[in-house]
Amino acid sequence: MTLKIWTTADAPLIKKTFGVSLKNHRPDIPPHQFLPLIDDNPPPEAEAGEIVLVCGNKPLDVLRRAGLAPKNRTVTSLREKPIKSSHGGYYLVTFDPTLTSSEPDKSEIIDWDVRLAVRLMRTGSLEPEIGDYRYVNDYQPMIDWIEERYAKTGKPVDVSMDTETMTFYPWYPDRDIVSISFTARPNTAEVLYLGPHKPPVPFNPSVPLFDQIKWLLTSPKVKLRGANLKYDLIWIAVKWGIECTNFKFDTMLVGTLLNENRSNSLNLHAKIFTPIGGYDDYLNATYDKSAMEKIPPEDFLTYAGGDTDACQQVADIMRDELAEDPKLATFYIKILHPAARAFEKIERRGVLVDKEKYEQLADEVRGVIQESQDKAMSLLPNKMRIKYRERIESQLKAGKSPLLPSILKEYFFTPHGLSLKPRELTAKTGEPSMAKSHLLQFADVPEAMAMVEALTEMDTASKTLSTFIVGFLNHLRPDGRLHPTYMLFHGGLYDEEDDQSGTVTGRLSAKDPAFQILPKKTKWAKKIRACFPAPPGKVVISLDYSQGELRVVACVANEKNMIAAYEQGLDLHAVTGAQLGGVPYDEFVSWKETEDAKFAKMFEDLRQQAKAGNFGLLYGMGVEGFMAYAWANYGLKLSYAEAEKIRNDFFTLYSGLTDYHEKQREIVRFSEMVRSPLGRIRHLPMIRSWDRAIRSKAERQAINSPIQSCLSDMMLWAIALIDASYPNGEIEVVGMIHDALIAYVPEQDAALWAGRAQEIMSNLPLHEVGWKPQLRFPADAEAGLNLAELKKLKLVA
DNA sequence: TAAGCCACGC
DNA sequence: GACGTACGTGGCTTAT
Repeated sequence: MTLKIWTTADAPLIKKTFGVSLKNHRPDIPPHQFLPLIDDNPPPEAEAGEIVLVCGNKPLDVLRRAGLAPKNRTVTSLREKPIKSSHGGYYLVTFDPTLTSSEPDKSEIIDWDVRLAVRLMRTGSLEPEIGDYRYVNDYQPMIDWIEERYAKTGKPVDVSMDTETMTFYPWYPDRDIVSISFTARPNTAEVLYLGPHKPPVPFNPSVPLFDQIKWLLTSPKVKLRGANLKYDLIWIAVKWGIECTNFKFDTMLVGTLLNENRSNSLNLHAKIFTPIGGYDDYLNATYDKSAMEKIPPEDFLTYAGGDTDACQQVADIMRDELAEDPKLATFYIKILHPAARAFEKIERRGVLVDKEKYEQLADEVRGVIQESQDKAMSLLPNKMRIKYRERIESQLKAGKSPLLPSILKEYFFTPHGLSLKPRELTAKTGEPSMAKSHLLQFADVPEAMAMVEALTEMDTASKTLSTFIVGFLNHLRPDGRLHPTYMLFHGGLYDEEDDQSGTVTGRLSAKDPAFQILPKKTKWAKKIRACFPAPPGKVVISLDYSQGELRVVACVANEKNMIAAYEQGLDLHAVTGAQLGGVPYDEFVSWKETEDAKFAKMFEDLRQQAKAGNFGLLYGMGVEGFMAYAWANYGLKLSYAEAEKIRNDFFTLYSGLTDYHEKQREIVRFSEMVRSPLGRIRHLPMIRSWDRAIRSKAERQAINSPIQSCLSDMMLWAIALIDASYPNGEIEVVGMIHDALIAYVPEQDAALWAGRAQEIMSNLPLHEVGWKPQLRFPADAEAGLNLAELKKLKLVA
């Protein structure tokens, strides 16, 4: 029995592509050999018991010429379909490993195909090897087995847990947990069915199921595992009131740490790591997983049991893989896992909403939309109004804006309207851009300006209404709170077909609703934020790392001037701002205090511009990119020479950054990855792309990622520590926005509690993950009765 | 239904 | 010669 991998790949690429997938087979690495492709040779024979894995079009062509594979079929369509050889074995088709340098996501597919080939070789079938899954009405036998094992080994026993639920949100009283499954022994699962169908095994009233489940979720003899267990533990806490204390390992979190680029999901992990991969394909294809209660128990068992069996096997492999990278393992244990536990509580807590105020605001916004819409319509030439009469009417009938982009495009850019010559085209379609930043470039044309003003008014109001009022209120739960889901991993949230969620950089994302993008600076920001009050007796506090990314970069790059500036308490944005203004630092800063409002405004404007420039230049933006950026974001028209001077001055002033940039480029070119000071890895396989632009992008990512993720992870760590330090909820964290947290604290001692939180943020035990930064990381605090009225808070140390 | 564009956050 | 912040979520329109 041999797996013959037939490929044009060279030795290093073979090792990279097939090394891990072959190694991860349990219990042993399958016998295999690599066959090079030699011109004009006939295809290798697949003898009985052998599989030839045909890697890509080149070997596939040989197979086609030999009449063994159909002519007009792609690799994609031939995958997963064994071709019988006349000698008794099989050919299986997969992608060329060379593809992975331009399409890294192909490597998981190749992994899966290798797994299928080994499965076919060992079992003679492509079907997954489903374990022994049973419906139970009593977990005592499992508990006894765990006790026995614990007594024998003295070590906590790995147990995987999973639930299936009615819809995705537990905040409604009529929605319940449909099943709970546990796997303690490999290839088994014990499923307790609680759904509306007839119980597959009758309930026994004398069995203390609640106590048994509680034991499994709290006993120190158990090390609990799961796949995105935050989700299940929230349901269990909300519905059953059980607080899990022994959760130690999450395959989604660890899977993301090991490879943030792949679409992490239990389905994929099972496919590339275990023999049961594909156990859930039938159910996924047949049923709607948001309505688990509707699935009949006979179809349900393989899925519910397979989940924990797969999780158990996947976790075994991931644990070993994680252990090979002690820095990553430390990062997981100290930071990411505790943070996930903290976010369990944050999501349960939710964010309080003033619904009445929200509804008043909705009316106000609707009024403004109507006004500005009428204004814009009046500016549209009669001819166009007549031409588009039907479309306009149907839009109005549907309650939508009649000023469709296609109509407006015609108005601005054709002789039917203003005949303006577009200055920006869209990336994919090459059409004139309808972005406000583009339209504003025609400010010198009065008609254009009048229309743009009306449209801007209308669009910002519409955006406010659709996204931040109606959109947010769609997620308002019966307790009067929003409960956004925070993504701490990258992958599909609910199943393989899901849209991707979470980030590849390690930043968080929030969804349902996207609480992190609540407007802060727009026209409507204050009024929206006023709808987010503190609960009675509490105030809202916001704490954010003061110039956090700049401080991180100063430390990581060991940039002496930056460090010195911070040590002297200088404002670094002002340092750069002084440069933009062409004045000495002291004079520039004095503008801020001057009574002349003009100078005060110049100070603020320049400092804002400097802030923008700081970030752009910091992360590898070139001269022209900086010009475009300054123009797009700040209306700052720089000549090439001016932009170049600012850039040069910036890097002369902070010469350590140049070295840091170069170092990151070298690291990523050599190792295809970079690591943040806290241990998190960003894999950048695209650095091997043949396309210079793509390689440059990977280089900039190598520069940016460690900084951005470091600060974000510091915030995560701080939240985890705050949660652990104040388990009684004196500081109720309710949200995180990248480098800031939002919390409710008792009104009485707001400054005291904010001070405690600030202290934790500024005194993270960074040395525990092996980082000793040269600077401290102070945090700014604000407090108020709602999110609109946050005022700077002087902290009580 | 998918893709493109746009706008919001840091 | 082209192309040069990074990362997201989500609503709307248009093309298929």
